[in-house]
Amino acid sequence: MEEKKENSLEKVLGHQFSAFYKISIDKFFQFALSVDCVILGYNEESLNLLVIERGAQPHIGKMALPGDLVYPSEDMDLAAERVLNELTDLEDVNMTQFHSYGQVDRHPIGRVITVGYYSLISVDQFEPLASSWADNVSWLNVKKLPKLAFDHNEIVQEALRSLKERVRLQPIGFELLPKEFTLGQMQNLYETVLEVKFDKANFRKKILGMGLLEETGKLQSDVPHRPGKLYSFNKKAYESLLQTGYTFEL
Amino acid sequence: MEEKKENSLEKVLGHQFSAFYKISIDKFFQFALSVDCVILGYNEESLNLLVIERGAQPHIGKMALPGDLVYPSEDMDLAAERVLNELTDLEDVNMTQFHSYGQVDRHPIGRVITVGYYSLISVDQFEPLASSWADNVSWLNVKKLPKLAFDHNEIVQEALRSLKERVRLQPIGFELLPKEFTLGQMQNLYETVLEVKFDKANFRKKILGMGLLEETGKLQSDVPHRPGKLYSFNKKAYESLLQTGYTFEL
DNA sequence: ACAAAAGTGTTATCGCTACACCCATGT
DNA sequence: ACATGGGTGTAGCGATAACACTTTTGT
Repeated sequence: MEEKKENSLEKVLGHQFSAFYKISIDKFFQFALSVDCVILGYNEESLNLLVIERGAQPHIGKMALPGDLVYPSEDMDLAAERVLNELTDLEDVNMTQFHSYGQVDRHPIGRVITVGYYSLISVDQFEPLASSWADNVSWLNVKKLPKLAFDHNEIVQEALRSLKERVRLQPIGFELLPKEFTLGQMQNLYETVLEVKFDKANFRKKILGMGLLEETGKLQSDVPHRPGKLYSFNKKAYESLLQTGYTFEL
Repeated sequence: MEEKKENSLEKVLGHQFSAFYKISIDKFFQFALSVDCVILGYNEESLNLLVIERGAQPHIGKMALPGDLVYPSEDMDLAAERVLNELTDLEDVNMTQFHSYGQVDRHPIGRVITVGYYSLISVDQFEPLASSWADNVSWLNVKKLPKLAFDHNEIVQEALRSLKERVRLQPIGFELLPKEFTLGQMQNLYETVLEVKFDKANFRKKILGMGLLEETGKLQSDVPHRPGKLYSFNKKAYESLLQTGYTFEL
């Protein structure tokens, strides 16, 4: 069986090492695969990261990204969605793969490759679910993260970098905002994510000039200042702009 | 042993599945990891992909990306460099990870996750090496690729998309050009990679305005038109620009 | 009255586009 | 002479930055 597998390796892969070094094919099938999810939520003030508290060694008690091992018969994109679904009951959240981490010693139990995904959700849509492996779920301001388990700090930083790049080209801000929002909220979101300041007047002109927002006719209420108009994202307009070759830019 | 390993899984990972479903930890360590390298070279006319011809099943005779399985004790970034070194004798080539592919049925021999890397090299620096698993190495114009082995077409397309994004923010064009080059060559490169056309005068003003190029004082020779000035990339100037927070933009 | 954020208009400047034009070389 | 790409100047347009100002709410 061992021998047969090795032969088929040679036939199938045609790689040199098998024929020359007579290393068993099984030696190469020793990896485990996991997904780690950088779930970001925005709450009017700050960008926040969803973390769980680890209840086991190693790194017991530390905060960690929600993640799990991938089953050998499971697609990794689906595994990432599964992790999110076990935590939140959100459906159809877009999980974006951004980087993979394969350092030899990153996990004590063996060689575990992890694939990083991020997703953006509105905090007001978030409804945590009971999950036996995630007793303590919390949001942490990404600007004030403690030391997380494993190499999760590094993973988060890379996700944020990747997010910033993407924000400039796609109107993903909408995924982080409630269905109806004011331009002030939107500006605040962009300023938070990109870590810059915009001039109010100019920001409004630019955003409204894109024609991607619809007035809902409603106004904010219960705010200690002049209430702002509530807008919603016009997805149809965005898609037709994409057709005609358009790039969203800030 | 089996039992012991399972216990340690519970302690170490603290994940639910082990405790509840009593699935052996070994079930999760069945993955193999490979790297596939999208090596791009530019030759004055077109952007080209380095491919090898497969000498074994499956996909025998088809062109494929150079790639290999990663050893269980090998870092995957280093594995990617190893693949390139076995092919070319180039040193210090920057390999950039861009995406990972983990579809369950993507490889007939088992669950093989592959991590895609790309690198950019000047064709004039390229010196192919003898490699028993890569008998036939060739450059193919990326605009005229045949059907490649496995999911390699998809991988190449993603690499090119990723490259385009990066080109706009970093002056990676220099990695693809000879040490000394004319502005015309540079413009041609950018037009090829980004698949756009630039106005000559404006391109020059923009590029020269960045202060990243140095005149070498030399001129082109043996060209059937007015010889162009040869420039070289001023890496120091680029690095000090990075320090002061600058973004290269086209 | 005041704070605080919504919302608008103006101006000056910068960058980019488009286009026209000249230059040097090989055939 | 001509084709080919190198190399430069400029006029006009449009986007953007900077800033001042008015409006509407809650306290």
